[in-house]
Amino acid sequence: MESTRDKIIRQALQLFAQKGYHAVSVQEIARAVGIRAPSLYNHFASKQAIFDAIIDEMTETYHKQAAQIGLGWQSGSQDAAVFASIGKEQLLTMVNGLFSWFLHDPTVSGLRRMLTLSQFEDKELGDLLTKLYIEDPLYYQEQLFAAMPPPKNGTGHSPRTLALAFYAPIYFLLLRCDREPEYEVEARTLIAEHVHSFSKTFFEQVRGN
Amino acid sequence: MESTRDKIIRQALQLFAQKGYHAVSVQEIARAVGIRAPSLYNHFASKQAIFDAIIDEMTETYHKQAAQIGLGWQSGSQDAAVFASIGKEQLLTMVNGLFSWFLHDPTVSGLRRMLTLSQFEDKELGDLLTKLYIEDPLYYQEQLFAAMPPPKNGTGHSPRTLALAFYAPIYFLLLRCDREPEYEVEARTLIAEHVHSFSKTFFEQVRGN
DNA sequence: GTCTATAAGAAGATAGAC
DNA sequence: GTCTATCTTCTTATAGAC
Repeated sequence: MESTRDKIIRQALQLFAQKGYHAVSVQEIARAVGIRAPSLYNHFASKQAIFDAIIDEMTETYHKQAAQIGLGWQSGSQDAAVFASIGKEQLLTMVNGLFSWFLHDPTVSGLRRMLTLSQFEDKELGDLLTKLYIEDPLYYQEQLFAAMPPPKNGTGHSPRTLALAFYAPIYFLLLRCDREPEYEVEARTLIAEHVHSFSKTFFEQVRGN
Repeated sequence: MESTRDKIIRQALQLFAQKGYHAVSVQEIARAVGIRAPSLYNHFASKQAIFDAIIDEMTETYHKQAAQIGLGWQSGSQDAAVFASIGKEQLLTMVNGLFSWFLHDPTVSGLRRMLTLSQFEDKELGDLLTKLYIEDPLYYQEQLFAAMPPPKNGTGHSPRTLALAFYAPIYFLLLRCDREPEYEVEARTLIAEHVHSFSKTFFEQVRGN
């Protein structure tokens, strides 16, 4: 059974992710959990301690999940062989899967929203947001592209530029879905077109078709 | 000379944009302006009224500035002729100019940050963020691409997909610069590569080079 | 581990003198 | 139009009974 502590973490995450730290009172968290405000202090020393625990635990959970999916954020070059021979359909399926995970998983989505709302107030949290959702994925994809044979048509796109061109539109659509859930349908269509277009433009050129 | 009212708007914008509505007290705004908290109420009925006035006035200012720059957000098709004959260097210069405006103009940047911090709490503000910084620019660029001759190599990229592929990486880098000002140097390099790469891949194909 | 009672302070906002 | 003084409510947090 879920411990009270975990229930606090879960409910507070949801509240912080929607309204931001300062707009949420400890009473509100307590009510969502089903206890009185003072009882929270049997589990956490302060409101800030709840926030910090969420950041720490959700970051850890995020990394665990990423590892389980098979995303070695740090070692994209090892996966390059897989990608070099991947088909367009498989690529789209994979992107759609990752998009769902980013958008709908309570941990990944909640953490991203919390960090988004705190990014300008606390530089550390802003840096964490950049690392988890920008730098790590971008670096991973950069390594994938770097490990592929150079394009044969002489356009000479750098791996980082390719990674940016591939990932940015997907992340862009994700951010819109974050605040407009009903947009997901349209986003899925655009992702499919984007992956198709990118694949055709760069992948097939790389392989010399 | 700047009126007290305008000074309140200006200082409150800066505070709200950095810490969010709930983290800023009226006393804090008053101190930044150089008056006592109760004096604020001679200019605005409530703290919320200050926030609302900022949103309204900054949105108006943003639109005025956009019109002045020559961005008819609503009528991109008229500008298509200009873009059809634009050079790569001119395009990059224009993108860099718009990037600077988005990133450094107190109105445009402050409004974007305020909306970012309120996007999940208030759906109207989230929608405004989407409209001003996502939908309008995207639609403008979509019209530009739509008014161009169709690609001759049969890739058949839709105008919306092209607009997404062009704009998303730029916006993506902008968001990172928002929380990491020192990243701007790197961002400028990547923008140049992106525009170069995009231009080469799509523009020159479109014109049959 | 949860409760009630309560402290101690900060918040948004108003009244009225100047 | 700004000030001091004040009100009311809400906030985080603690004390101590059960």
